[in-house]
Amino acid sequence: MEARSEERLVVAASSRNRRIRAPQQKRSIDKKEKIVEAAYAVFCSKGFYKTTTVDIARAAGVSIGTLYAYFTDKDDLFMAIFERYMESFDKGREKMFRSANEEGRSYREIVRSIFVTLLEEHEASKELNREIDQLAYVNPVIAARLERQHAKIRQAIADYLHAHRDDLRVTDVESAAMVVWQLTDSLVHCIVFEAPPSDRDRLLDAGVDALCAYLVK
Amino acid sequence: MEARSEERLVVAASSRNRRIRAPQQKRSIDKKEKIVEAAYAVFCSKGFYKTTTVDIARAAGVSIGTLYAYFTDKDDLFMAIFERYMESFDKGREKMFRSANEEGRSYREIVRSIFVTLLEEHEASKELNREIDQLAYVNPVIAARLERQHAKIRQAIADYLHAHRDDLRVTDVESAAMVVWQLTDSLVHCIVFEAPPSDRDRLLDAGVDALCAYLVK
Amino acid sequence: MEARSEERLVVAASSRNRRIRAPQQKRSIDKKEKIVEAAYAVFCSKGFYKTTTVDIARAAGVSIGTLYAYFTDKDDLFMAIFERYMESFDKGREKMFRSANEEGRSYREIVRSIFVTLLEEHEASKELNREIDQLAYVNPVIAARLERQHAKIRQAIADYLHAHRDDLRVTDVESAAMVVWQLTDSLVHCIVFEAPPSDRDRLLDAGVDALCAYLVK
Amino acid sequence: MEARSEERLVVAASSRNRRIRAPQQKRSIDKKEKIVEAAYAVFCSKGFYKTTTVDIARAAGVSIGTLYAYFTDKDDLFMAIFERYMESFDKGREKMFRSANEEGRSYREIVRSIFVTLLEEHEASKELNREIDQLAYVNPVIAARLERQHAKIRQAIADYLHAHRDDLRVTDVESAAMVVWQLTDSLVHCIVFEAPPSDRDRLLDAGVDALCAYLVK
DNA sequence: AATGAATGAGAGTTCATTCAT
DNA sequence: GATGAATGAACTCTCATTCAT
Repeated sequence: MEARSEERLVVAASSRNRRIRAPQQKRSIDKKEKIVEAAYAVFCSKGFYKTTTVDIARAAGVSIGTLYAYFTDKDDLFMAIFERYMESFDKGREKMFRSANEEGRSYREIVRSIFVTLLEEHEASKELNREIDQLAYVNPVIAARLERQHAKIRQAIADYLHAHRDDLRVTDVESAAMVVWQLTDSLVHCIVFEAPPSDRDRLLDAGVDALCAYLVK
Repeated sequence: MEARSEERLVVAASSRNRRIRAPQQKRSIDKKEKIVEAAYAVFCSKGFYKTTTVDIARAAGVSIGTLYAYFTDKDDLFMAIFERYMESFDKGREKMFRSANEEGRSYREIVRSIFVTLLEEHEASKELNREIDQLAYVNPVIAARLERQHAKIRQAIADYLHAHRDDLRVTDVESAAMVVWQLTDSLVHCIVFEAPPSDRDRLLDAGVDALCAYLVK
Repeated sequence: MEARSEERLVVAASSRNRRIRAPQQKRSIDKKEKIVEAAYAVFCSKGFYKTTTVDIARAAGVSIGTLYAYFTDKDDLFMAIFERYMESFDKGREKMFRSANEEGRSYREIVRSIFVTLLEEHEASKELNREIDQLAYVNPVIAARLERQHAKIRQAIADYLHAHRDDLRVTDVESAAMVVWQLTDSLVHCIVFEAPPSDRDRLLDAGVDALCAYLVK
Repeated sequence: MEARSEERLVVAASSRNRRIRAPQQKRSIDKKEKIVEAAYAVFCSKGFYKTTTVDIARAAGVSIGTLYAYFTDKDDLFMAIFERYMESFDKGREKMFRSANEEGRSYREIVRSIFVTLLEEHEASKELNREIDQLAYVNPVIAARLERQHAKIRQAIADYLHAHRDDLRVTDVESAAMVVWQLTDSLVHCIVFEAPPSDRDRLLDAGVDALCAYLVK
């Protein structure tokens, strides 16, 4: 007697029916972009759950109808932002490791430049991180993508450590890679979010010190 | 990049989470009853799609919250009405055939009493029929239940015709059963819905005439 | 028909300031035609409420803008189809009765040919019927037009019965006409929609038997 | 925290006319305790926003009515948990530093024991951390309390480093304290949440190595 | 004339909170 | 004190219709 979802009178077909606008022309692309940007801002400032789709539409200066023309739903919109964030992160990471492998730089310089790169990266996406962390908890797709990301980073660090193992003190490169990454990431995080700007350079120095002391012979 | 339903951030779990009130005490039963009754009335007068859940709640004198405490969704509510209708119909059918098999009644009397029973039945649920017919079209559960119902009726008629085959003219009892049922049902329908009350008895007589002429030797 | 304005259908386009195109040139006529055809197909396959205007435009291969250039609204479009259906039905009916009055055909042949004609008619517009029935319920214009249609049919049958009253058993021709029409219509309906194709001929025979037994002396 | 009123948390119960029960008798204390425990569990497993107050009441085996007798609202309930978590954390911290100051332990032993203590701490409240982090973002009270907590930890570490500055390499004790804390915390976090259990000890070793290399002369 | 992006009212549904029993 | 049925504001999403291009 109880209607389970399979038997619904109003079949879910309608949701398959809706076409999502695939923006081809410049104006459309701008609009989708505008929505993503607004969503980004609002998600960051209020968090996923406290953000309403109407909030986003309003912030983007479009109607909710338009929002739903470009995105299937709130999740889809968040995933678009997440995906974009991941991609920019991927690029940043690659750039970082490329520059780390350039000749003639001292370990100290390399470590420092990595810190600085990450700082900039973080500065740009501050709040989104927390949101993503949080949602990863509830959403396996996000969790998986995030884990892949982290694995790549750790791998790249491990590779680097392995390649330079003659100069370095560490033996268990995988664990060392984890330590390096965690220290870097968390320190950057705290510099960006918590520390007063005046402490910035001192913290940076301390981080560089710690890593060099740990790694370099 | 496009979030399909599997990957939704807001997992459908919430819908499994909601508990539907199973009314045990008298007051609750009354309330559920009140909602069903109101829903019945509104569905009948406006049709399924034009009826809003708020309409129903208002008609029942409860809040939508209460409505959704007793029914998972609009469909569920309709199905409850449908089920109840089907059951009352089942009972009516059984009564009808029981009385048809009583001794000492002429075929004419029997046919007439069947018409009258159905008329009363229909009178009570008029509009719901159309709605059900319509939704059956889109909802397989309804369609199946309806077909089962019709099959039973046809079977019962066929059995009757077979048992009295010596008195009757028909040979293909199955097809005859269909003809009998269709004629009865549609005529009843038209008496209830279309014909002016003044024509009622004449139409009834004509229907009885037709069936007797067709069936009885 | 639409939630926001029940009076819409009655108010008609004139009260709005949008101009509805009255197609004069061939290309325009074709376009309007194409839309009607597509709408017919989609309404039939999904039902009125589950059909969106965009669905129709897509099926017709035109933009919704164009659709709304030819029709004031969704209702208007449905009414166009309904009107066309009614007209084709009118023609069918006339043809039917013309052929019924041809010389030298047995009653049995006539009755049978009526069944067959109706069967073909129905086969062609299956689903639309249900839709119309349903909407008639909520839309007085449709209801009235439908009733006029039925009245004409009953009248034509009654006339025929009256003209041949010497050969026939029936006295109350009006009621008999109703019985004839209801039986024919409902049986055709059930042959088209419910019965397995294998039963078709048997059902047809049974229907013809029933009518002949009822009518012919 | 709740969409309708961001100021809610600050305004507090006093501004409402509902009386919040201050449990004095044992049975009441048990009941409040039971609710807090259940809330803790449910918040951890579903996150704040996806947890409903009814979920909590159900999990606690009390009615929502009772829940609202002890807590002004959902936020209040979360704050109770948060507060308790902070307190247990405070205690843990104190214990940790007390044991760090015991005589006759090598730095390595001390660092290791700190890691282990934190690990246990975290293990016990895994998910709550994320939730708190997240909510801190939107809720200034939480943010402030958290910051105070962190400040204390950093201060304690800094004090320790200062007291042992003759044995240690670091000069900027404040920054060093931050580095120590961040590395410890994030590594613990990752051991608890992300790393496969098999890597646990290796990661721990690496962390201890890093800190010793950084700190100890 | 034709297009289709944009609109926004309105539908279904959830859940924090209240209050009669 | 305790209960849990009842409330309704607020949320997500749809679709008939318009109008700038």
